[in-house]
Amino acid sequence: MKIIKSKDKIEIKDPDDFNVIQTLNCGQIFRYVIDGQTAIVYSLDKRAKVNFDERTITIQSDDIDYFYNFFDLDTDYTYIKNELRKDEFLRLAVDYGYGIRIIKNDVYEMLISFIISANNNIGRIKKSIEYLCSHFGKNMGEYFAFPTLRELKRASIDDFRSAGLGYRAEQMYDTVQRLTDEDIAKLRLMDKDEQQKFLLSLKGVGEKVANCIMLFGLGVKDVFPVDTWINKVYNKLTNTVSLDRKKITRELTDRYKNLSGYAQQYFFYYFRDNKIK
DNA sequence: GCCCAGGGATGCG
DNA sequence: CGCATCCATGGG
Repeated sequence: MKIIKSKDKIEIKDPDDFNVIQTLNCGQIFRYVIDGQTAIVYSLDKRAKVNFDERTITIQSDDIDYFYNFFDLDTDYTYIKNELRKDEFLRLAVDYGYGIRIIKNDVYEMLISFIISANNNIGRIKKSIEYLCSHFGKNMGEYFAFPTLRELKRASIDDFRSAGLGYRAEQMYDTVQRLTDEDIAKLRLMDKDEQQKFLLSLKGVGEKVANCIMLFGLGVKDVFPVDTWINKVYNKLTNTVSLDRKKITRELTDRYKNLSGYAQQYFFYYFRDNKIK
């Protein structure tokens, strides 16, 4: 896989460690559209157009540097996959999702998005986020930006209900009203334990959502978010019917250590995409 | 009608 | 700490 970066585009030749559809469909990002061999990807107020076929991926954007980092193009996924393939149980999932890359998205956008994700499905999560963008985000002409914190503070509990948040509306309102830009800035400078402690202090953020925010928004890789699919993974792995997510989180993080975040994504995509129970 | 979805808050022991 | 129960909403 060869990466050629210029001022207005990134070209990736023979992308054996990058599959656009897998990377977008593995549940880490909710704002994108795939149409044939083209994907449009959104983050904050930015947009990228991604053309792809078997031999080449071309990324175009007004902010190439942002999306070079966004798609984590400096990380060697060949090494990561080879390490994880040593785990016999994980090998199938790694080979299935061979082209997954873990996105480096904006932590504030991840915070809002994953509060919505709790006990929800991806289709509804996408619709709710779209609603917030189109009603509270800046009109960029061809699309709407993700609303800034200042913009989102104008939303009422009823606005969040109209966005389809259901019982999460009050939690979202409380967190948005309480949160400051300074909190977000400080969050980036904290160590892992401090980040988790702060995130857990916010309404609508529990252990799983906090781990997703850290993994996709803060680049923390030694976390293992446990949702309903990972619960199934664990029960298949251990031949049990456990529902203890704290225990599952502990054991899987201990098993995969600093590669936990990657392992979790391969598992999630493999089980969910194949509807494995 | 029931079951499920990238779970969290609350109360109770 | 662990555990049970409740929670909006829409698609299958």
